[in-house]
Amino acid sequence: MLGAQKWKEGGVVARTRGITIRDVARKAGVSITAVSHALNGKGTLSEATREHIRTVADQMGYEADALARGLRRSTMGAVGLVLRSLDALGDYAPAGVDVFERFVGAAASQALARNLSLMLVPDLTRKPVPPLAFSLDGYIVTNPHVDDPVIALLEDRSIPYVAYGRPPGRPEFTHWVSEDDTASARQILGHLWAGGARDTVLVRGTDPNAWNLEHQEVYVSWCSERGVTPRLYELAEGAGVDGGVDLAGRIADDGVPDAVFCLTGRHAAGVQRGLMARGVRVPEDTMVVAGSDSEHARNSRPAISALELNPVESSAALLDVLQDLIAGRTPTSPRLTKARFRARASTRR
Amino acid sequence: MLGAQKWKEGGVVARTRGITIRDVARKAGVSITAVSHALNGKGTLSEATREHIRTVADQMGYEADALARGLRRSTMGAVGLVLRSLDALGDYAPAGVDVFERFVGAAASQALARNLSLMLVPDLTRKPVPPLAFSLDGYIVTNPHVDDPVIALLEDRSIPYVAYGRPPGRPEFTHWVSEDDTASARQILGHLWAGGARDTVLVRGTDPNAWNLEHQEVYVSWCSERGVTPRLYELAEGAGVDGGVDLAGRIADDGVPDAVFCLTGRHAAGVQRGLMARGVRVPEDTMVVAGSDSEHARNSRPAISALELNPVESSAALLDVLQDLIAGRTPTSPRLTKARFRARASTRR
DNA sequence: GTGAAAGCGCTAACAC
DNA sequence: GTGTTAGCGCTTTCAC
Repeated sequence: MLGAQKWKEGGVVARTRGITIRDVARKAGVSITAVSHALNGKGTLSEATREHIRTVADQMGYEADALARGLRRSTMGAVGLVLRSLDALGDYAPAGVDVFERFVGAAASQALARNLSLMLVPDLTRKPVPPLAFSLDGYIVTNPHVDDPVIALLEDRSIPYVAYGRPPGRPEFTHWVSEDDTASARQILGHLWAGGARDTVLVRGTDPNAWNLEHQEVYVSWCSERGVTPRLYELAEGAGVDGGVDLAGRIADDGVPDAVFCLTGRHAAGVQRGLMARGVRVPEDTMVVAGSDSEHARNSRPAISALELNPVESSAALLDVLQDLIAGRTPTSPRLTKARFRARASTRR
Repeated sequence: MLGAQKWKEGGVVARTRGITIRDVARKAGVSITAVSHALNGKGTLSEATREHIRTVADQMGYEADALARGLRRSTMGAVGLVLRSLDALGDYAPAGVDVFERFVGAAASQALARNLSLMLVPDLTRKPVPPLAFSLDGYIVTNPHVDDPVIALLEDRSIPYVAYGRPPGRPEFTHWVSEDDTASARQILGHLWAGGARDTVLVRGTDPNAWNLEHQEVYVSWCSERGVTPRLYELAEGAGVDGGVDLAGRIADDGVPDAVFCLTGRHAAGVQRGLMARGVRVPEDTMVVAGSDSEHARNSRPAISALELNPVESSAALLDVLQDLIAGRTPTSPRLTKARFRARASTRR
C-alpha cells in the first residue's frame, strides 16, 4: 500500500495513514492545489489535467482525509442523531420498542444515499461531551421536549439542526418534520367513532414532547366538538407493557370505556392484556388502538390496530432540510409525512 | 460567547468555532504548549500552573476541537459499527427483526458510558465511502462472514476492529466476542431431546457467518453422537416469516419431525405457522425453538421457546476489547457472553 | 519548568 | 492555467 506506514505514539497505535494528496500530486506530476481543485471541481484547470488527476487518484485509491478537510472547510459530511425519547428513558435499548431503532436504521440508510455519515450522539448536555459532537455539520433531534436543553445548546453554538416532531412551545421554529399527527389522530378517533365508540380513553406518555402534547390537544378538541367528556390518562413511557396492565385496572375502575387509544404500542399491549384479564372482551366491549405500530401491537392477541409511522420518508425529509440548512439554503419546511393506519382485530367490530 | 464567530464560506454556513487553545493560553498568560500539557497531563509543569490553567479553561468552557486533535493524534473518540447481516439483507430497517436493532441500541448506550460516539457505517467496501469512515478509532463488525471484504479492508488499513461473532475461517484472529453458541445449541438440543424429540430439524440461514456455520457444526456432531440422522435446511435470512411458512411445507413433506430448531425468530414463527396450518400440533406433535429471541417468537401462539441474546453484555465486552486494541494494550479475548434460554409453550410437553 | 516552532492533510487566497 | 503559500487547532519535540 502506497504511502502507508504504521507507528506508535504514546502507547497508542495510530491508524495507518492512507494515501495523501501529496502522493497523488507527485504521481500525477502536478501540485497539490491542482489535485485539490480537480477533485473538488473548483478553480480553473484544463479538462485534460482534471481528467488525468482524477484517473491517477482513482488508481491509487485516494480518499481525502475527512479530518483535515473538516478542519479547513469546517464541514464534515457527517451529522449527529440525538434520540431525546431514549435519553429521557435512560435506556437506549428498551425491549420491544422498535420505533426509534427503526428510525435509526432508516436514517442511516437515507444518510448513506446522500453520502453522509450518521453518528449516534447521546445527550449532548451531559458531561463529558462526546469529542466529535461539536464538529458535526448538523443534527437531527428526535422528539425534543419543552425547553429542551439539547436544542438550547445547538442554538447557542449555532449548529444547524432539524427536529423530528416539532419542538413544543417554539412556534417560530420551522425546521421540523413530522408525521401528520393531527390528521392521524382524527382518523383514529373517527375510526373508533364509526365503530360505535362514544366513550374513548386517551393514554399518553409523560414526556412533554409534541407527540404527547399534540395528541392530547386533538383529542380534547375532538371530544368537545362531539360533546363527549374526555378521559385522559398519563403513563410514563418507561412503564412499558406492565405499566399498561396496571393502568388497565385504573381505567376499568373508572368505568370500562368503549375504546382506548394508547399513544405507544407497549402501553396498548399492556392495557389490552390488563382489560382482558378483567374479563373485558376486545374488540366487543372495548376497542384498543396504538398511536405507533410495533411488534407488540402486531403480535398481541387480538392484533392491535395501529398507526404505522413512516421513518423512511421522514428521515429523508429531515436530511433534505438539514442539508439545505448546512448549505446555507432556505429549506422548505416544516414538512408533514404520511403515516398509515392499520386496522386490525382489536377494532374490528 | 468568547472567541465565537460565524462566517460564510462559499455559501456554506460554517459552524461557530469555539474557544481555541490560544484563547485559553492568552487568558491564562501561558503558552499554548502549557495549556496542551496541563489539560492532557503530559510534560513537566508545576502543579500550580497546571491547576491555574485547568481553572481558566473550565471557566471559559474550553473544549478541545476533536478534528484538530484527531489530525494530530489520530484518535477521535468515535468508533464505527458495521452490521454485516443487514448489509447482506440490503435493508437497515427490516420489519420485525429486532436482534440487530437491539444491538445498535445496546452498543450506543455502552459507547455512551465510555464517552465514545458510535457511527453507523454501511458496507465499507461499497463506494462512496462515508467521509469519516477511515478516521474512526476502530470498528465493531457484527457477524462477519467467510472472507469478509470489510475485514480485509480494515486489516489492509490496519484499523483496529473487533468482531461480534467470530470471523469464520480465521482461527488465528482472537479479537471477537460472542454468545456461547455451542453451549446454547447443546442446551437447546438437550431440551428438545428431554422433551422426547428424536428427529430434530435444524433450519439455518444462508449467510456464511459463524452463527450459521457453528450451529450447523454443533447440530451435526450432536446428531452423530446420538446416532440420529441430521435433517438440515437452509433458508435465506431475508425470506422472513413467509419463507418459514413455505419451508414448513417442504419439511412436512419430508416427514413431520419431532422438533424444529430455527436459528432466527422470524423463520421459527413462519415454520410454526406453516406447520400448524397443515394440522400439525405444536408442541404436541412438533416442538419449535428459535435460536434468537424476538417479538415474533414471544408473540406467536403458542409462544416460541427461544434463546435470549445478551446485546448489553456483548457490546460492553466488544467495546472493552476495542478500547484495549486502540490504546495498544493487549485485550483479553475472545470473550464468551451468556445467552439465556427461555422455555415457552412451543416446547412445553 | 517553560515556550517556540514544526507539521498532521487539506483548502483557498494570491502570485506567477 | 498552474503553483506557492498561509493557515485551520492541536500535539510534541527540542531548545532554552
